[in-house]
Amino acid sequence: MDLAKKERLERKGWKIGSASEFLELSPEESILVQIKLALSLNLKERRKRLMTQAELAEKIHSSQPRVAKAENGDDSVSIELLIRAMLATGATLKDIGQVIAQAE
Amino acid sequence: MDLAKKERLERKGWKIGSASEFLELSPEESILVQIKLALSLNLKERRKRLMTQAELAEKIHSSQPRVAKAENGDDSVSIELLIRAMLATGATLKDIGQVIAQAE
DNA sequence: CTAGGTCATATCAGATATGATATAAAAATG
DNA sequence: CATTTTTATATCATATCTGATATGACCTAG
Repeated sequence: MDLAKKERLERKGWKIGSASEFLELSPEESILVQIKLALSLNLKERRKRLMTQAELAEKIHSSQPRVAKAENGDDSVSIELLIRAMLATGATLKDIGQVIAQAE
Repeated sequence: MDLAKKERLERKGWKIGSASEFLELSPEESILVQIKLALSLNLKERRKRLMTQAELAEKIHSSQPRVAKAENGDDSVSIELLIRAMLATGATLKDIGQVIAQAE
């Protein structure tokens, strides 16, 4: 099960433990997931204000489905792709650094 | 040719253009390279104060050669691996965010 | 209701990143 | 020096990430 699915369950009331408990991640793995999640959420926010997933996909020479996965915290998406997408929405290094620094 | 090699050449006096000119990168690709480079340099600094490449490699379940590449900006190394390595040296999210924010 | 647009999910073949290993080069140590 | 430790480079099989495509789900407007 991936994070996106977990979130959907939680929204429907299936409250369960933290991501790290649930998925049995090591502390470092858990932090990586947090970073990806923070970037995902921020990307989605930024992108929605500016363009469709298909438009963003074209900008980064990717595909709409891949952007959808990026925005939904699918763990097949690398941090690199997330950052490329953020940059394509006009995010600065400062923006990206801040998102990571504050990924709780 | 990779960045590491380029740097070695430059140290020996083969001054050439900026990374983006030389490698003909798009602006976004160029920024990604800058991020990787900044993480690399910071990682090397941190690691050297604390342990050998082999020791760090063990911590992150990788190999000494891979850590060497991570520290030398080899472009086969993902941002994920760089961050995992940073975390293993005790870097915080704030540390990592700051490095990225200030990758010039 | 339905047509169009947008987003989510599934699958896949190809590309890239990976750890392992061997070994060379370099640096530190004595 | 010579030895040992550490770091760099080369090669490789495998795992993971990739974009593409097809299609389903979900809207909203007509």
